[in-house]
Amino acid sequence: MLISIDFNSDEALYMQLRNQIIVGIATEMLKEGETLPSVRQLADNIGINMHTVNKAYSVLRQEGFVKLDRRKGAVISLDIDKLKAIDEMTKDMRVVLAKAICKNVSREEAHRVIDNIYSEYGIN
Amino acid sequence: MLISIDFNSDEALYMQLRNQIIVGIATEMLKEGETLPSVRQLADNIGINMHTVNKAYSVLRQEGFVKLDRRKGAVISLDIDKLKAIDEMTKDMRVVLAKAICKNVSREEAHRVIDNIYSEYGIN
DNA sequence: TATTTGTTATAGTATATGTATAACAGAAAG
DNA sequence: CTTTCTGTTATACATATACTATAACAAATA
Repeated sequence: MLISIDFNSDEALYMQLRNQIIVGIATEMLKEGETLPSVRQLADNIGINMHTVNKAYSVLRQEGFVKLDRRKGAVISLDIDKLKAIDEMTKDMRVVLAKAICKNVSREEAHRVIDNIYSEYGIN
Repeated sequence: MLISIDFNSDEALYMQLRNQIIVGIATEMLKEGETLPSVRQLADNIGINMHTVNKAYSVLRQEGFVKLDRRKGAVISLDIDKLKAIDEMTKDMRVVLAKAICKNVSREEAHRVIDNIYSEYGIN
């Protein structure tokens, strides 16, 4: 999978990495059981430090997206807890939607944004 | 408006403040033209430093939620640019939805979350 | 045996966050 | 005019986070 890092972004490198891997899983460019590059390999590839990649992987493990195996490396392995997922999603969305509502974005327009992103990710 | 700060949160104080004010505007507890407490007043009230409140207000101004007036203080004043708002919302939602999709949250379930939050904010 | 894996430890630099004082100019109220 | 309130700016300090740089370890693999 192609990973592109923006060194001028205000977003932390390990978060950019985490986010791109999550999007990769959502779009099925990364599938259950597949392995990610080793921390050293990916760090070298991108041109950042090993520990930064390691932190991204650790976060992904903590959030239930991968399992870390001393033999195979980081393996995509989804720990599905739908109620928890919807709960987190709701929390994440409260501020995002509040921002939008202040700017007169309607419920229907919000739905359309959802649909566009699901389509963008190749679902339905 | 009631503001509650969690000093143990990993979220920056000024961001907690910003977010609560945005939710306040969305729920119409804060209405266009109303003034927020002065930086010193609110800082004293919450028990944090003046500069932290000032930073929150500066961010809110930068994002088009308030105007700062040397006479009146911080006045709720919405700078509406809907296309920009929807664009930002889309960006904010990409990772949120990717996370959800990985956990098997369907498009319909995402719609339901949107509806719940809009209702929670007293819209429709 | 040599290499690769994640993991851990230590140490340094840079940036972000929050606090503490202080001072300024503009506006309002006495 | 003086006092008080506003946002604004400046400086300085402490702490936490982010990122890098080396180094070493045990387990697994080739």
